Amino acid sequence: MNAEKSIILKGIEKHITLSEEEQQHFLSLLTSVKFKKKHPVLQPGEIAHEAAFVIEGCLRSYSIDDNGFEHIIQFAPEGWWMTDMYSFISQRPAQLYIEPIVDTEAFLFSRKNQMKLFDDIPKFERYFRIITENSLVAYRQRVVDNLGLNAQQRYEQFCVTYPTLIQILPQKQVASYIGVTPEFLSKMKKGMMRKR
Amino acid sequence: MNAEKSIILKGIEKHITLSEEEQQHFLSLLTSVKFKKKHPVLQPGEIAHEAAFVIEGCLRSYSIDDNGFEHIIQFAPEGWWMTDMYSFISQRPAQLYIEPIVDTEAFLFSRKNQMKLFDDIPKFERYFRIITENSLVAYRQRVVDNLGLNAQQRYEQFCVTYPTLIQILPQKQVASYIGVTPEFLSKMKKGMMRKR
DNA sequence: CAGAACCAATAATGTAGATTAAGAAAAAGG
DNA sequence: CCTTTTTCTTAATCTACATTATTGGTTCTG
Repeated sequence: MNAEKSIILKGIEKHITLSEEEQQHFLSLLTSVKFKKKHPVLQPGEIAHEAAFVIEGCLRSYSIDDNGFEHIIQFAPEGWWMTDMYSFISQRPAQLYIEPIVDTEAFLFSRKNQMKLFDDIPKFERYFRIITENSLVAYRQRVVDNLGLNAQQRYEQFCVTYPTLIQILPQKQVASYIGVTPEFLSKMKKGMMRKR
Repeated sequence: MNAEKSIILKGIEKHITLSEEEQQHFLSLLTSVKFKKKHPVLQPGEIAHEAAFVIEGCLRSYSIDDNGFEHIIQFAPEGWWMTDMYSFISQRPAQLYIEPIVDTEAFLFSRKNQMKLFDDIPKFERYFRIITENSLVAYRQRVVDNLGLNAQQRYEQFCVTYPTLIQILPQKQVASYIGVTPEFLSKMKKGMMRKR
């Protein structure tokens, strides 16, 4: 079995145990894709027929507000799932953009296949329940942070939560995620330097 | 069967079909409780052994920031589940306060019983997967709104999303949910009046 | 039903973070 | 390798919303 496929199975087997056939059945439902940096994966209005599991590279989802500003909602580096969850579960038009921030390799898994898989191998219902629970907790934490922390604290929080992403991302994308302008993030970092 | 129990079963049967025995088995895992207005249901540091399903009344969850300000994370009126999801799934110390905003009647459902139920009647895994998916989408929308809308727009959004809550809640709690001070919400509303 | 606690409105003043602008540095891409 | 594009920094100015303070109205609760 090739390395890409073992990455996704390893994640699943943290939560449920699968037989060899079950593994193969699941893998047969995935399609392998490569996305070119900045070439749109999904746009508002389209339907998210699939969720993507990132093997290599990194995706981001974002919204654009009335004034044309981007707000990054989620990053998905290797080993993470990414989709417009609203569109994926309702099969109605998406609200988010999804885009690779570098050339990215992923598996696509369609909602249709997911539904079929739940009927064929009910154990998978547990796996997706668990990762959905975890994802919900992450979003909740984001709400708590957005309401209760100032920009400086949100930046520090981001650094401890995503230490690897900080290395990779252009600063303006960190700014977009924590909800400040790139100019202000730059200013904050200068201020932090002075203090040590 | 009494009315309270049928409320919760009705919600479940929107997503899965249960036999009479399965219904009874599930109901046997619930305990009925009454909470007095403003008497704490859960506090940070405690463990959320249970999730609550509201039969009558309304719960709210909130955090308190470094400066002592409350930020409301969720309301749970009749027919909604409420817990500190982080604590409930990890069985580690909670981060949120949970409190009734009026005298409230609820069913408690323990994580332990939930785990057992998933093994006994796997169909329930699906029900909880689905409501977790929906809840995740609601939190995500909140993140999108917090990042992309100004205070006025967040207030209008709240009014269309929770038309019934607006009637019931003291204004300062709406302010706490949308992330502004009560003073500023009052000012915004005056501004809105003048325009029509 | 009276005192206490809570809640809404208004207004003056303060500030975290946005906006605008411009130049320097870095990265992408052909 | 050179050109173009993107990203980062700095600084002056601006504004959405916070803070503080006061008053009057509600609604708990003993």
